Amino acid sequence: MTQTRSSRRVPRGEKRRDEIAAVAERVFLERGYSETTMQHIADYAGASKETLYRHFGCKGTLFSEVMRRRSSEVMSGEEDGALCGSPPEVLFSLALNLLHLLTRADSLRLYRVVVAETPREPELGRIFYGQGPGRILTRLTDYLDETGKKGELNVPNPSLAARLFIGSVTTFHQIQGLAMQATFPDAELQIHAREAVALFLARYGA
Amino acid sequence: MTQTRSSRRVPRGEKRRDEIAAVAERVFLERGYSETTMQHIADYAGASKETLYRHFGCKGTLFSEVMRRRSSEVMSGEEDGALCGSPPEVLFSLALNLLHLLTRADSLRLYRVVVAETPREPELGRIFYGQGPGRILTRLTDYLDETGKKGELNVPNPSLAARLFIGSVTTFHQIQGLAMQATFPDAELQIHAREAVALFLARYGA
DNA sequence: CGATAACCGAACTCGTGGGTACAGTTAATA
DNA sequence: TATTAACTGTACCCACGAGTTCGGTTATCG
Repeated sequence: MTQTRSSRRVPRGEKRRDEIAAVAERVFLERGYSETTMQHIADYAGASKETLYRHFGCKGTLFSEVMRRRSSEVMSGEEDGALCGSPPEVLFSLALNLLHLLTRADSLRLYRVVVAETPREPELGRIFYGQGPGRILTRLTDYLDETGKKGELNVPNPSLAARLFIGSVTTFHQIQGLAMQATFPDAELQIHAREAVALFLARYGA
Repeated sequence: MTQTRSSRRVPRGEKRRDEIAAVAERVFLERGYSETTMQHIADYAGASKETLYRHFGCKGTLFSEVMRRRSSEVMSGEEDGALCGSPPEVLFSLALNLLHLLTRADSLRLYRVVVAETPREPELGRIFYGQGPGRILTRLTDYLDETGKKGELNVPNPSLAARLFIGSVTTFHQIQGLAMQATFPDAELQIHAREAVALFLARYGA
């Protein structure tokens, strides 16, 4: 009857490390870097501070590792297959996926933390950009380039066109999510996506 | 010879208050809320902590007041006259002004702080949005609406069109500024602005 | 000139959080 | 089942920052 804690087998080694990292990710995303204490993470994970420090050395390292990994998975799941299909279909589906992705609460939280902590941790910003916006930009640029060469679109400057499209899709919902904690009904996202595609095709359609 | 300090007449009352607020604004923008200490502000202002607390009560109040005022002046100077002129001119000039505004270091700093501190201070986000992006959106929407009625443009949904335009102009430069500390030559901003206008007019031109 | 209220500097309290130490417990492995 | 390394919990150290206090200085106003 010495079962003080919640009768749970506590794993060792890498498994424990991963559990703690997962908890730390959640807490950092919810409260930001400086509002998160190591004790808080330890409590949530049912761990002791000593274990945190044995695995990660210090708070900054834990934060970096965890946010870095998360930044590398911004797009996980969504939008992984290569862009293919007719331009209207591809663009609409990309637009809708983007809107869904970046109005999700945890995406906004990640963006918030990255923006806030990049001055203290410049590499974090670069990783996030490369894995998130940068990757999408590259893929869309490639798609526009190829499609242009096939004559299905008329896009003199694919990279510029891609930036304009992605911007037109995402900006306002993101700003409103960040600054006003706004949420959006799916119908509105669909209308927005549809019109963004129409705008794009009005100039770059073949 | 008791002239320890830098032989400067230190004003009293409101003037001193304003000096301190100005210093606090700079420091908060540079270091964020939690990385800024009251002592640091006091040192920069050549003031004592007691004076800070007499004028502002506590750190949170000082931060709120100073960031709130700053948020209300996001657009000061730029873009204050009513939008008027032919659509291509108005749109191009708006686009260029926006790009200049939000690639400026202090604009990025303000945005960064607002995004970071909005969870702790929701009103800050609302004020910023209302005085910054929201105001621009409203003004452009009104302009598009009027111009549409005059038959110079064909804009069924002015608010949506305005969001698409502003987004296409701003997004990527802002993200790159925030996450990569990138800077941009003026020529690039001009090209971007020009193409954003062309894109818009391809769909909404009369 | 005074008088006085605002100011400064410095020393203080107090809570908190990063990080460490240690004694007891438990999962893993042979 | 015996051994051991990894774990937990607690108590601890130390630095630092918010906010206060106070004696001395100085701008301001009559």
